[in-house]
Amino acid sequence: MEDPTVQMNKSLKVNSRDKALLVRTPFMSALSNEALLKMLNAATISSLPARHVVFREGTPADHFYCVLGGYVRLYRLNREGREADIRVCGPGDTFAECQIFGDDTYRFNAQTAENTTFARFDTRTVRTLAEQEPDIAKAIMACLSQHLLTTMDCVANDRLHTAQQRVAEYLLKNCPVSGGPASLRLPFQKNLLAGMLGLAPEALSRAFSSLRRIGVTVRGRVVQIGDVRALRDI
Amino acid sequence: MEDPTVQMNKSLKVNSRDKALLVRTPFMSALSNEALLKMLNAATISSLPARHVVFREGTPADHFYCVLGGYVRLYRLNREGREADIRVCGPGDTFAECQIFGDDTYRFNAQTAENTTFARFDTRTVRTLAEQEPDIAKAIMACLSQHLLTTMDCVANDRLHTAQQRVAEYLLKNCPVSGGPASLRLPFQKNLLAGMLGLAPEALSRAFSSLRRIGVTVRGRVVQIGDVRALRDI
DNA sequence: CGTCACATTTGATCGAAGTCAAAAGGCTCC
DNA sequence: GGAGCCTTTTGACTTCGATCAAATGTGACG
Repeated sequence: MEDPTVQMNKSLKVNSRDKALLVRTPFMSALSNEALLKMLNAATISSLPARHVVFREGTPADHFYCVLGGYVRLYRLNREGREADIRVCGPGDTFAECQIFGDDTYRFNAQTAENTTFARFDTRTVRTLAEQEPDIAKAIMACLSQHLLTTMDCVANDRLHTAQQRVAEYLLKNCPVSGGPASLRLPFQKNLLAGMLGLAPEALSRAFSSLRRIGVTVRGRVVQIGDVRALRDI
Repeated sequence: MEDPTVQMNKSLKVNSRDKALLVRTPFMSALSNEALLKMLNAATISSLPARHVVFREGTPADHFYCVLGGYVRLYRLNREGREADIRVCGPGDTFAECQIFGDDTYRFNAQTAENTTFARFDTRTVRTLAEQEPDIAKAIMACLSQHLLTTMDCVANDRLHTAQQRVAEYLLKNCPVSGGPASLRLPFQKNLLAGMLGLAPEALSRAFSSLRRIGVTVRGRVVQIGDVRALRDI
């Protein structure tokens, strides 16, 4: 007997809720009807519980993914087994699209950070579709461009900014307002945020506590900001 | 009167030597004849002396580039004006291709590291060509994928490895042999290498001198490696 | 409402790399 | 081949963030 909480729903047809999420992602939303249908046909919806491996570095890269709900960590290991996150993908993000026209093995590990639903596309099929449908090629290029830009941002951030500044920047990017007091709820554990920012969890904690000085208080996942403008001056 | 050593050769037609270089780049070499001609038509060759700005962050992104000779630094500034390199592009590398289907302003600065020749493509024109010619779209996707992968590598490296390990890795990647003694000549100043690896020049120098311990000696641009295998164990 | 497991914070210490200043080395151009 | 300029190295010091260990907090679940 299969345990349904652990088994991937491999054969599940795209249901209406997942489909609605999928067609609204940045990757799919610009497609023409025809292209959209072809892509939906190539998609499979799966769910995995927290901390499950999606794929491993070095294995054949036959699929790429689009997150519908939850979070996936992309990371690499060093020789001693320490992990470093390269990217964290949330709802609407695609990952491993760089394998469509790139390398034929995955270059990093992917693991769910929590219970996660995603669409899976066969690389080979989409490569063919991209050659037939300029719309699909365009969507892939836009997607790749976007990721390249955010990854370059990440390099620049790591090299230019301190832990405190990176946290402030994260808060600003996810802040509903642009001035005065604000409040936001982190969509995941601090553990994951630390990884995204390239920090040890302790360093994230210390960065938050050093931001108290300028009116940032943290209780659980809720962050209160006294004055958003003050954050910008860090 | 114009000073020919400083002036961009804006109107210069693609000459045969530059053309030969250009059609051999990874970006162009997979194109069909027809697609190649269209791209060559959209290209302009320019040269700039060392330390000249190619474009600045925040300005309209109307061109992307392909380096034919020399090196271009892509970098960003922090508030205090400190620079951090995001990528260094050498012969055959394209840069700012993420602007073809991405943002409409440059997200970083580009400056020549030495006297540099490159091809310049109008973004708008190439966007149109990519929609007509599946080959061109394919080349752009391959190029974007490749860059995304190397940029992700860069993030992982910065987060996982020490200065010493990054230098060792650079030497290994550029080493002609895979075991025993080897010798290589750096294609640019150590200054630039330091930036590529996300290090201050002093840190690069110290990393090299700590590698002496395992048989790496440096004289000017020439690096002698006692045993390549020993480098791999760092 | 209490308990337990796990996440987070705090403290102490260490090591890696940045910064500033000065010495040494390499390269270019006479 | 030498002068001078610029690059690189070395030294001293500082800072930031990693690590380890222990305390505290939080949330889920009974």
